[in-house]
Formats: sequence, structure tokens, C-alpha cells
Amino acid sequence: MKKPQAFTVHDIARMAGVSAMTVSRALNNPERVSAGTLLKVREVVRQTGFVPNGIAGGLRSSRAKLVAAVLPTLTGAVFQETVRSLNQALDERGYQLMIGQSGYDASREDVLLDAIIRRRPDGIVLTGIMHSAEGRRRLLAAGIPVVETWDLTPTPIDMLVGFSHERIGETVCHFLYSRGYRHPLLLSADDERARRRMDGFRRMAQVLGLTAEIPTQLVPAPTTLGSGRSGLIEALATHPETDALFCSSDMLALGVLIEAQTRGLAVPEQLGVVGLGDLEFAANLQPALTSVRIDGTRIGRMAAQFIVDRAEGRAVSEPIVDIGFEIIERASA
Amino acid sequence: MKKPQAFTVHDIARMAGVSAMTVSRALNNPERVSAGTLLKVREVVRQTGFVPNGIAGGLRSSRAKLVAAVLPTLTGAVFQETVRSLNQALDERGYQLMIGQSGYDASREDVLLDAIIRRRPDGIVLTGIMHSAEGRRRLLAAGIPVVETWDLTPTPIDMLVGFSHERIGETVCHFLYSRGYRHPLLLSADDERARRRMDGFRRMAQVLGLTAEIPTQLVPAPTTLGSGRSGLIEALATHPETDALFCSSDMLALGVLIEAQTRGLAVPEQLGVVGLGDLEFAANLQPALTSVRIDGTRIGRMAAQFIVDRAEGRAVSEPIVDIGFEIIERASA
DNA sequence: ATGAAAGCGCTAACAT
DNA sequence: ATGTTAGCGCTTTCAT
Repeated sequence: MKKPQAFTVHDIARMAGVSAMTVSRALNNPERVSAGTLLKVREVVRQTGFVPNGIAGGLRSSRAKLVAAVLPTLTGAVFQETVRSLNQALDERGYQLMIGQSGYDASREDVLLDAIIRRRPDGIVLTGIMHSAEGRRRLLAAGIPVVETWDLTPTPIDMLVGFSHERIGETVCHFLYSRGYRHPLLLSADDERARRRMDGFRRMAQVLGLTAEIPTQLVPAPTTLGSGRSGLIEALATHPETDALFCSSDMLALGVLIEAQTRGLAVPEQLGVVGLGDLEFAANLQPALTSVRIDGTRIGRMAAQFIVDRAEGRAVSEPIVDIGFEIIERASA
Repeated sequence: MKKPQAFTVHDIARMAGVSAMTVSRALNNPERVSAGTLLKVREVVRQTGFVPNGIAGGLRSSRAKLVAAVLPTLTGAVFQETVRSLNQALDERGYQLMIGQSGYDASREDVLLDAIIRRRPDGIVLTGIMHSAEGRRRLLAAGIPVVETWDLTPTPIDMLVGFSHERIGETVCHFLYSRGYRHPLLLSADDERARRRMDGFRRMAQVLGLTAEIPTQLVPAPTTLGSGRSGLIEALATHPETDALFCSSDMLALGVLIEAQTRGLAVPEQLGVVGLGDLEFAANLQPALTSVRIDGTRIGRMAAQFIVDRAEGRAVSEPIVDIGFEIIERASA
């Protein structure tokens, strides 16, 4: 079925008694049109409810005013801060954000990437780094500015705003050790970044002389409060000596907190709990949750800045940024 | 700055020794191209990392394969289920979802709508109903299929998948009354749909003969665990007789639960709590949260079906659907 | 099975 | 200040 294009600039031009070009100017550069003409055109536009076809305009002027973001999941609360600030920063600069969900699956990611590149956005923001060689090549071939985020790699495709997951693991391990915990357990989803945090954690455990292997309790993604509760139950069943948990999300940690309370386990005395993400609710829990804070707002803002600078022909002087992280010490560990 | 278009079908055609048309066919209708030619073209495409410009193709064929969704906020957990299922249902049918954030503000909504209509998507899914007369006219003029969701109105622009907020208010009021609560309080964000739930609640309160005016504690949007805690504190300070709360989100309700526990208030004995949204965590709280369940998955799926049917020229036989809601009775009230 | 011509709706570039 | 011409990259249509 052919979709009827309600009105075109030519229709509006005819109705207003001017040329199509004048309508285009009245809409995009009103200062270059006489007051009378402007009034006439605007009146017709108002009456018809005409909105120009940006697809056609963008094809001609090769300005899409569109940025695409690729997220593993729309449900994941961790990225929301990044997406919100990305959206806002782009919006302020007149760009629109399009969101694609890759779903933690590499093959889906290639398909999604194809759909995105077809639309020739002014930039692409990836959550995580692009591993598929095919994906990297297409991105490069398309010549679209790319910002990889939420991770670090020595070989980014283009630009990068991230932090080291290994270092988070190391830091949390050291933190728990310094608090006196000697039997930490890792409660985590099984994605690649989580695995690197766990690697870092284990490396530091060795350095600190914790002889026992650090046990892991894996939960399916996305992490939920429910899996936090059941995760703690299973963890304690298999490793009753456990005295601290590093959870791969705050939701998971909340589940642990609730299950601990239900079982009469004192936090932080009998069980230390550390979350990841420092979501709004972390500070307001009882006991307040110690969590790893990542400045998602800053990631989103910088990514937007990078893309827009590039899209508008400005060079980005420092295109690779490690924004770090911070352990927010509260009552739970 | 002019963005260099890396490759076009003509480049690929030249390299493969065929015409542009053949490249186009090899990509879109491979069965209509000879095996040898297909192989040649595919090899060049692979080597170059070529991805066709869908903007140009869409302009010619007027098939965008794009659906836009307008959300008040990306952070709001209530809509996530709808967005997820919308995204998935569209994806399965080869469409992509673009998300725009309107931000509970009517004037921003008009600007956003303009940006969306310019891209000539195959359909637009609105969260909530469109009130602005200007917005309605543009939507109608553009001839793009529209689905309004999460609300009911006798005069939808086009199609509708929603439920009655008044009726939720009435039902929750009746539910709390039947549970023996006589001094309910409304803890709520101050948006329009919340107001209609409160109206419904009050109407039912009168019907049931609750003589006292039902007090309201308003909190800023978006609702958070923190505002749930402080909301309960203020509510009890001004209305110490309160014995039940209807919260406008589950996050708010979780905050109330935590604050109640901190103060040693027994739930549900001394304080009944009802949430809205029935998010994953509601069932896993301690005590488990009674909440109003809205089938967001079904809303998203139906909206996708409606849009795709229309985009592909099929009529939608029942374009206005009230999907209702359900009170999930758990331990908190 | 393949190619040539035309044109989708808009705007850059060049008149006037 | 306004109009004319051409063409963005693709696909529809019509030949061959």
C-alpha cells in the first residue's frame, strides 16, 4: 500500500502563491524572507497542519539531526541515567535520539546495527564496546562518529567514554577486605563486563592473600529483586561461611537486603553488601546501601558533546576518556 | 561540513561490474538475481562494508519501517514493560522503534511531535492521550497511524489501547474499605492521570459514606523511594489518623514500606499499602506489596499490531480497546 | 535476468 | 527577496 503524502512544499507554495523554495526558506531561515511572505506561508502551514518531510530534506542536505543509541536492555536501570542525560543534551542541541535494543546477544547486535546505519544517523552511541569484527568494519565504512561507553578498551572504533570494570572488582575486593570481611561472594549476572569485574576481584583477593577461591553465584539477566533473594539463599546454602556479597546491581543488592532481614541476618555485622550503580533508592534503603557509583549523567553528556562536535565539523581533542568510579560508603558494608 | 557518503549502490555496482539496479535487487530481492551475480555483489558488499542508505530508499518507496513512541519519561519504570514488548513486537515484524521523551510538558510535546512527524514514521504510539489541538491536527494531517495508550477517551485521534484511571481509583478505594480501612490517604505524583485516579477514589469514598475528605500528599515526578519515605512522614504528621495509603507507583510504595518498618508501624495491621504498576519487585517485598496490575506487555503488543496492520494496508477491526486492570492482593493491604 | 530512465520531496547553488 | 535548476541515493516502472 502506498502511503499518501498529505502535503508537500509545492502544495503549500501553490496555496500561498509563492515558490517551493520560498516555503522552504520560510520554514528554515525565516529571516531571509520578507515579513509579508512569511505571514502568508505561515498561515497556510497552520491551516494545513503541514510538517515538511525531513527524510527528503535530510537526503538533500545530509543532516539527519539524529543520534542512535544501542542498549543491551531497555529495562536495565543502570543505563537510564546515561540515556536520560544523553537524550537531554542532544535535545538541547536540536538532535533526536533513537534507541535500539541489542539484547546482550551478538548476532542481534549486527542486525540492529545494520538497521541503524541504514538511517545514516549523525552519530552512534554504544553501551559497551563493539566486539564483532563485521560490526566494526561496517561502522568504520559508514564513516559515522561512534562513541563506545561503559567500558574501556585500548582499541576503540572511534571515541570512548568509559571506565575499568577490572578496577571496580579490585577496588571493591580491597574495600571489603579493609572492612574485615574475609569470605566474600560474587552475586552477578553473567555478562562480559560482569566477568571482568569478577576477574579483578579475584586478582585482588590473591594479592591480599585470601587463600580460598572466591565463590560466584550467577543469576540470569536482567537482574531483579527476586533473583537477589533467591541468589542469597543459594549462596548461603553452598557457602555458609560467606560474610559479604558484591552484587552486580543495586536491585540485586536490595533483594539480598530484604532476604537477609527476613532471615534475621544482621547487615553489615553478619553480612556486608555492596551494590553497583548507586541508583536513587540505594541511599534511602534501611540500612543504606554501599554501592559503586558511576557518573552516568556525565557519560551521556560527554557522548552527546562528542557526537555533536563531530557532526558539526569540530574535532574532538580528547576522544578517549576514563571517567572512573567511586565507592559510596554507606551502612551496608 | 558535508558528510562524505562512503559508498553508494553505484560504487558497488561499478566494482561488481553490474548496474545499480542489480545491486539493489541483490540486496532486497536476492531471488530475482542470478546466482553468479548475487555472489559477485555480495562479495563486494562484504569487502566494502557497504550498508545502503535507507533514507534514500525510504523516500522513494515511502516505507520507513520505523515506529515512534512518545513517553513522558525514560526513567519511569511503569512504561518499561510496554516499551519492551512494543520494541519486541515491532522488531519481529522488521520495524524499528524510535523513542522520544516528552517530559510531562505540553509545549515540549508539540516540538517533539514535529520532530517525529518530519521523519514520516509508519506509526506513532503515544503514552497518554494527545490533548493539544495543534498536535491533534498535525497528526491527522500527516495521515500517520496513531495509537494512544495508558488512558481512555471517548475521542481518540485514531486508535487506542488503554484503561480507566477513574475506575482504578474507585476500585482501590472500595478494596481498602472492604479490608476495613477507614482513613485512606492518597500519596501521588501530580500528573493528569493521577488526578483522575484521585477523583475516582474520592467519588467512591462518598458512595461508601466515608464522611471525611480524603487527604492527599503530593510528591514530585518522577516518583522515587526517597519521596515515598518522606511522603509517609509528612502524611502522618498532618494526618495521624491515616490507616492506609494508595501510592501512585510501586517505588513510592516501597519507600512507604521501608519508612513504616523503620518506625515500627506494622503493615498491613496498622497501615495498609497499595501500589500501582505491579513491577517485578512488588511480589518479592516483605511484606509482599498489593498493587494494581496493568498489562503493559499486552498494551505494547496490541499497539504494535495495530500500527503494523495499518502500515501494511490492513484495516484494524476494533481500534479502541479497554484492557482493564486488576488488583493483585498480597500481604501489604 | 538485467538495465535505463524517471522521480520520491526537499534544499544547495546559482540566477535574477 | 525570490525563483529556477539540479540532484541527494535509492527504487519503481518499463524496456530489453
